[in-house]
Amino acid sequence: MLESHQYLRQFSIKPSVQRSAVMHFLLNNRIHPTIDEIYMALSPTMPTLSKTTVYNTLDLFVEKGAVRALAIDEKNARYDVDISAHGHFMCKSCGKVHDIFDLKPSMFQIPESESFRIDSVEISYLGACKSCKGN
Amino acid sequence: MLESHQYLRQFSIKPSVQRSAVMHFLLNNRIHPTIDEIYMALSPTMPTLSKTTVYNTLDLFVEKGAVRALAIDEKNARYDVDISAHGHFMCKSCGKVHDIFDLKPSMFQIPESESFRIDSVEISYLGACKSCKGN
DNA sequence: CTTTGTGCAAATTCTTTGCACCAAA
DNA sequence: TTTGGTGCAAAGAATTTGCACAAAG
Repeated sequence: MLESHQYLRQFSIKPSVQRSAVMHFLLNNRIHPTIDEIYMALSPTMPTLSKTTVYNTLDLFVEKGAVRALAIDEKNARYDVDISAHGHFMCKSCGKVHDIFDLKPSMFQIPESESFRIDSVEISYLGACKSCKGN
Repeated sequence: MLESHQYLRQFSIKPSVQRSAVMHFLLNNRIHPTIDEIYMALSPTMPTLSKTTVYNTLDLFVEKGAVRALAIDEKNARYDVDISAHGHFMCKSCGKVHDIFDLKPSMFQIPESESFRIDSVEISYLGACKSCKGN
């Protein structure tokens, strides 16, 4: 929990009990959780935690660059503490999201464009995971 | 409008007045529209059209492979009739989505994976477009 | 007729907002 | 104290569902 506290400071995020708890969860559960998954995981030990705070906290983390918001899941926003260049795979059957690390670095290069200023890239794969391969 | 009718048949989609109108709009407005944009564009000339039908129609088009659903915009689902391999750019300021055609074909290759069966790739870029470059 | 498609209204789900209270400096 | 953070309840927006009616074959 202390590490989370320190970790937040690296991104100039003022730690609070709630923020540290959310960051602690993200650092120790690399499952690209939704707001609801974070809330559900923390509320047993933090009964007064509100979902609004989880929303506020994640918005702040994204704004400060500590966390990346993923668009891969059309249903809910998902968050990733790993801000290094990598892709994601989502199983259309179970909805779980996994990291795809073995991609060529060139895939994360920003293409030249006269019309746009491109800030970030997201590489997403959809399909079925081993346990759901039927679908 | 007749072309849309024929176009649908290529994907074994039974044409109806509504389906042809939606496909006609998609073929002639390559703006990656949302459900609401499609509905708003068509309802003046088709006053009885319902948004439910637009949802049903797009679900069918996606299922039949005539249209691709984009996840780039976290707010709304967006649809693209161009099912060829290409990427997308969304301006975080105005929300418009543009095609990015000049990407290496290798970027659309499916990576090897023992854990997943990957069916599709989506390459998305975020940033600001020329007219919004302030942000 | 029989099946498939459409459209309305209500319900659900996810996210945002307004505001009062709490906590830290 | 003053500022920023939290949490509740309500509002808002996007999507889905249930069901009755219309259209097509």
